[in-house]
Amino acid sequence: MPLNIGEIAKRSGVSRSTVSYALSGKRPVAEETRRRIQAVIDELGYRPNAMAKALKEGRTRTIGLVIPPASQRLTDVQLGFVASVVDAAARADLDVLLSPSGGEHDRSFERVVTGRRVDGVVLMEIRLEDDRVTRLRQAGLPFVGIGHTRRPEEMTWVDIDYETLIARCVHHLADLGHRHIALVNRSAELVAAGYGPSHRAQRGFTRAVAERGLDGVEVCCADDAQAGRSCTERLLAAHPELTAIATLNEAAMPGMYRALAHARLAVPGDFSLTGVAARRWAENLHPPLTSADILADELGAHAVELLIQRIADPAVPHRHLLVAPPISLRETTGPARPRG
Amino acid sequence: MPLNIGEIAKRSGVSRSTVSYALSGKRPVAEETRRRIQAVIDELGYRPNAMAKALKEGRTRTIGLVIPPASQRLTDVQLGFVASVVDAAARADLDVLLSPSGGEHDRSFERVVTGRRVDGVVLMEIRLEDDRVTRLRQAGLPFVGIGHTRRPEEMTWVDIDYETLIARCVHHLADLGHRHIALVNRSAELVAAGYGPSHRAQRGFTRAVAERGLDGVEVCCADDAQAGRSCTERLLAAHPELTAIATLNEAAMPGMYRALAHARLAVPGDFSLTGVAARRWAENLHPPLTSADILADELGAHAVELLIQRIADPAVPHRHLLVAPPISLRETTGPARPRG
DNA sequence: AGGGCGTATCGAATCGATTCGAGCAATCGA
DNA sequence: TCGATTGCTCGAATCGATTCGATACGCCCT
Repeated sequence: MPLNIGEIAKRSGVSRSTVSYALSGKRPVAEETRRRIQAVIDELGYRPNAMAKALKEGRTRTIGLVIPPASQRLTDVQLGFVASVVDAAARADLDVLLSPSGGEHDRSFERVVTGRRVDGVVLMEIRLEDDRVTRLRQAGLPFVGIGHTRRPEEMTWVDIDYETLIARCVHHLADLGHRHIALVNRSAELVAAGYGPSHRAQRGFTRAVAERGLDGVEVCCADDAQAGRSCTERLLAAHPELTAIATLNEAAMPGMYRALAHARLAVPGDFSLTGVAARRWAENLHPPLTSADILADELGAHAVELLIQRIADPAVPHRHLLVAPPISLRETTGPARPRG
Repeated sequence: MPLNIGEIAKRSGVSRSTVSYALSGKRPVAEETRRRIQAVIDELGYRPNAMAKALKEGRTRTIGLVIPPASQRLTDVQLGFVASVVDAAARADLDVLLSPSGGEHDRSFERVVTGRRVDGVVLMEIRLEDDRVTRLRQAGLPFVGIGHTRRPEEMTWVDIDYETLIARCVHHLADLGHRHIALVNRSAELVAAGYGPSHRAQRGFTRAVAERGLDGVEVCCADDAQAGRSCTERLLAAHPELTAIATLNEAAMPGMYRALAHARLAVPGDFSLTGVAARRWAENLHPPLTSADILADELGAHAVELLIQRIADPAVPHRHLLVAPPISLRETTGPARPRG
């Protein structure tokens, strides 16, 4: 005896449609009938099959969340996005289907996009040229990016204004008297692949350095502590005049701390460090990092909101949200002092 | 013109069933026919509707992953579990539906469990008495726990042997000559709610302390750096003879570092610190934490493997996996030296 | 020539819901 | 009293796939 709507109908002595209407309330059902049906449902613990419902209604009440491949560890900012998207979706009674997708021919991504398993998609870690955006547009699936491509107007997105943020970091350091500043970017692969935040950080850095007439060097660094350490050590050796670093590479930061400690450079006494990071994370470093705090919660919730709008009406014009939070002063930046 | 199997059939001049067989290969289809169908499919970019398929086949090729509510930040160990479950599922061509679920009447959890949206569930953060386990059993949905209840034999699970691990930490400290050791547990709420790892850590601590004739104190501490700091400060003040801490509270650890630094206690010179943590995380602390490294990757992959088996055959006997990795010596434990 | 067999294909039923049009009483207004 | 309206319920079609049984055809063997 399968536990479906027909079984409930039979046991309540009504037709299937009446059960459906009793449950959805889309047509009036006599109070007496409704009670009888409800009693049977409660007794058997019946719940409608979500697949059948989705098939008939043409929507799944599920959104896809495309994250970087799980194999590579997510940064705290990325985790913040995931958490806030999941949270916002739950508040809207939407389920979240996770798709870790990196390469081109990604089975998980294809399943999500082409199988009509989701009503819409939130896309993370977008490249300047991103095939996934093209695929989603082809498939006619509503989507919102956390990040955007080279042609921002062609899609709906929310993003962080890394250009402004890194520029702010440089100005902050310049205000403290630093003249020789390095930008530690993310991995060379990402930069080569046209990762937006890296490119925008470059622009912001170059611009601010020029505006203040500073000496700026830029290096790429893989996204882990090990790389952060060796990268910083090379940087210190090659540029003895350097007194400060700005970075958007969260993952490398612990390694940078260690390289500085190992070189007997006190932070912020001898050397200043600042960057773009998640607040919780910046606060928990030791000493706490002066940084432009990324409001992942806000951004993720906004992405879901925009997605819900697009799902409701795919014809709505594209909207964008670019945020640039101010720098929170903590304990890693101080007045410039030439290195001995 | 809807893009469904009927449309493909019409355009290739065959019946719907033939298209289905051409796609699945479950019955022979003439090579010529197959090519004609494939050509139409390629031209239109047709992909079968996953909902319809799931409805007919009675399985969704999706597993549910029940995580702690997204609002509370996940620890690195928990994140490791999530990442490895997602990763293992992707390798098995399964999708993952995320359900952040905390309280009793949780809509997201109920949807996942009763809607037949998933073939099985991986359950994280299990309490000694856990209603969700009861619900899943009632619903007859295959599930695997990362963690287990008071009656371990009643379900399939993988877990970390916190009892042995904390005992190992104590023995390690005792070997180094420490006589006065504290256990920093997780939050008082969790302990009160019957959170398994906390209870087992207690047991391991009590046992090891007794075996080595040590002086041991145990405190609870909320899962964040702020609490870790104040908790450690209170501990140091109340127990001047203390020379080492063992903990399973990852989140509090940065605060503990800071409290020790603030008290001018060098680690490991003046004070030793050890615990249970994710490897990546322990390595990135400064100095790197001597810890029993939790192999989240392995455990998550195992959970998925066990779940796949249970889905294939729900009658298979319950299996369990309890792991206790060895302590990795890093730079936070050293010989005991009485505090000045 | 005809019975038997294997291959390729078709039509219809099915999964579990929703929804539209219709039917049947009972009530209302004229 | 007759027709219209209202309230409730039913049956059938539908969403988009899979799958079972039946059928049509060609071929070989006797």
